[in-house]
Amino acid sequence: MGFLLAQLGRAATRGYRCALMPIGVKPRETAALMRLQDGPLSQQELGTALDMDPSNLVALLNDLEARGFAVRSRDPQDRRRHLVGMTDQGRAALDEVVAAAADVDDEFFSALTQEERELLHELLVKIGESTEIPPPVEVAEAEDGC
Amino acid sequence: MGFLLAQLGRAATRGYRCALMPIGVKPRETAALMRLQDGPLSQQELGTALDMDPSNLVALLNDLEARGFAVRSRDPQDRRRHLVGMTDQGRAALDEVVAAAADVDDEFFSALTQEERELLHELLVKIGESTEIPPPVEVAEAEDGC
DNA sequence: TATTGTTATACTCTATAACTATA
DNA sequence: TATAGTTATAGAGTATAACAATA
Repeated sequence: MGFLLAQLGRAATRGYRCALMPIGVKPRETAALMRLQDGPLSQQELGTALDMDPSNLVALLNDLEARGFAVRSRDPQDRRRHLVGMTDQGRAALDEVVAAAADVDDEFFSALTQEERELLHELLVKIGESTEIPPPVEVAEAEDGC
Repeated sequence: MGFLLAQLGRAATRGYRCALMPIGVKPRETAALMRLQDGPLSQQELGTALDMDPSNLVALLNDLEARGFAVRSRDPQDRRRHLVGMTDQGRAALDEVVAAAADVDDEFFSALTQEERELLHELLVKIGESTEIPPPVEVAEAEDGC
């Protein structure tokens, strides 16, 4: 079943990329901004929340910061950390972007009723929680590496 | 919601890659073999079934064919077409691979009950059908490009 | 010594256009 | 002319290791 999940996920991402291109924001950047909505995160936290390696997050944040959508500031508590927050400009962009993404979702999940969509959402969140993906502040040790 | 779908899809793929590596088969190759189970397909058909561009399918099939898991043969009806079928060796490999993939699924969806998994599967299939992904023999014209 | 962010690099995936052979 | 497969290539995404600054 994971194959189906992956395939649909790719298709959804393609839809996002298509719809977000005119706005000039990538799907991943959108996901990052959405994560930052609820307050600043360290890059580690953001990385685990987005399920991407911190090293790969650097370029993405450089881009967001260059365009004035996000800001990095050193955490006074632990000067190793960068607290990533979003700017007002970022918030404004996010509004626009979220609207476009909602349209994509609307078409992508058009085969499902509203109830089914909510149900699907619940199921996905449940999986995400079990694989410690969505909850931002929570670090898991993989140990497996693989 | 598509972002969540995409993220979980990536995580699932990573799990597959991890579990399939020792067997020497990639997630996409596994998906391809599964598609070929029910009979030969043209590369176009296989491409749409896997939601990947036919041009990118070439290398994948070269690999499968080199290892004796699949065979390409010209369609006598239309000599432009390659009918892609799987060999007995491919079938044997698939058995092994499917078992490993099932283990991955089992862990990945461990947060869901059996009922919930079936429900999720139904919902995903429904989405897939609406975006003309899963049904192998069915071509859609995008027109959008994008 | 361990952790955060960074850099660099290699590898895979994806997208696109152009080519060939057949129709 | 249009289609199936192929080739080549550029771009995006991903994984890994090593490094500097800080703890």
